[in-house]
Amino acid sequence: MRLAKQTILRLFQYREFLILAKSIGIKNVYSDTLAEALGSSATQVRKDFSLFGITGNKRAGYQLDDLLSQLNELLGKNEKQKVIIAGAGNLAKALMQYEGFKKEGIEIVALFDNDPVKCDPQNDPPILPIEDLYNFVSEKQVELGVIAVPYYVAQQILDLMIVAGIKGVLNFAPIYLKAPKDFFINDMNLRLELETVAYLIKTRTKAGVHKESS
Amino acid sequence: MRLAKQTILRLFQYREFLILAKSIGIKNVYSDTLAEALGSSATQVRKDFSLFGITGNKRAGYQLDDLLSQLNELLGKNEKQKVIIAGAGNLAKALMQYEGFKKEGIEIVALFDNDPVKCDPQNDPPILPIEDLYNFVSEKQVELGVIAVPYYVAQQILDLMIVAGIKGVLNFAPIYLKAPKDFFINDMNLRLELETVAYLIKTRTKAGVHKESS
DNA sequence: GCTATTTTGTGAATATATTCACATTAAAAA
DNA sequence: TTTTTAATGTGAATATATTCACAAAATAGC
Repeated sequence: MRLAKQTILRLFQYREFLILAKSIGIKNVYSDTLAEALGSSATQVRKDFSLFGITGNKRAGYQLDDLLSQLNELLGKNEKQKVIIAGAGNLAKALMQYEGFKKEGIEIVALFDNDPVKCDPQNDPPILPIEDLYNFVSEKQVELGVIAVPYYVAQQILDLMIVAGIKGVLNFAPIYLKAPKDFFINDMNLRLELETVAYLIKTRTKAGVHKESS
Repeated sequence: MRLAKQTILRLFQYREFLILAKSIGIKNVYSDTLAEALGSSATQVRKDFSLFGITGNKRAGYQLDDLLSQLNELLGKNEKQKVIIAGAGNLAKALMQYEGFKKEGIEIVALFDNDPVKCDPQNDPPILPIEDLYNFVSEKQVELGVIAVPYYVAQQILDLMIVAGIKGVLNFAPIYLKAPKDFFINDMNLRLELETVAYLIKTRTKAGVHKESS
């Protein structure tokens, strides 16, 4: 279930940085370079690599192309991952425009919405009625979904996705969704994330830091 | 800096659930109820409460109103937290519509954008040019921001926010932002989060789980 | 009012993640 | 060549988070 999500997230961040670095002609990097770029620590970087068997060169650091291909092999760069989005509202639009969402291995193949006005099968990607979700997903073998519908329909949309063959989702509905144990849900509760920042600001500014376990 | 973000996030989730539960007439809950509702464990719930000095009643669980007011006191329900959003694109629109974003302690007081076409001071909340950010924030004493601008302007917007008096942000720009240590940044890299799900699906389905440290 | 039951609260144990410390190695300098 | 230097790679130590196990308390039943 949980399974080192943070570590994997960092590996993706390393790769992202390397792609950028490569594009401006950098040929080799150090654990220190990566740490600096991502606000992490050099040890953390090396430990992450060590954990996945990624190696560099002592004294000379990491040869960029080599490191990048090691990461690519690990993270599976080649195959494009198809994804559907349930809910064709502003969030879906935002995701479609999000920096680099389309390139880099992710392809939004369809949106689904139960509002006929929003549907448009001619659009690219097509915006289809929810009724089509099952057939579309099972035919096209899509395994990845995004839930961007109101919370009160989120569970039923998820259930539909599961039977259609989706294996994991990024969920923006602010609600706890039930799913089989081998189904992966990554919850993004944007309001809670913002409230958390608000809380931390408040408590920190009053010299605070919350009560520690005594 | 980091500071138990997850724990605080859970506390907010508890509160959210309690508000909902109260609205349908529930009078008391057990750690088990909360765990079930959020996909957590009863021990985790009680440990969280214990850490913050929140207490219930043995055998009878938690009296809902009482628990809610304890959480409110801790999380600071009363004061509305003002927030500004930099970038008036789809993401900002999505946030404005996000379930319950407006009620529950968060008030979006202004959006800022450098595209004159998007600006509209008459809108509620007003959409203002970036140039007005400093004055607006410092006058209105806003401490919380959201960064929803393209990554290549994110750092300069953040710098502007910092001098204007913002104390923490929710950052959607997929880039590592530099800020003073006492400034709180909560990074939401939506693409990486989605890629992480994609990765976990791929590795899990091939009976996988990534290589363990040997 | 006594007993059985259920639930809290928490120290101890475990699991997970991060950092430290340093041996090892490759390159650069002498 | 030999020495110095700057980097990796990783076991051990630490820190953090979660789960276990169970004593203590309150309620319900008898």
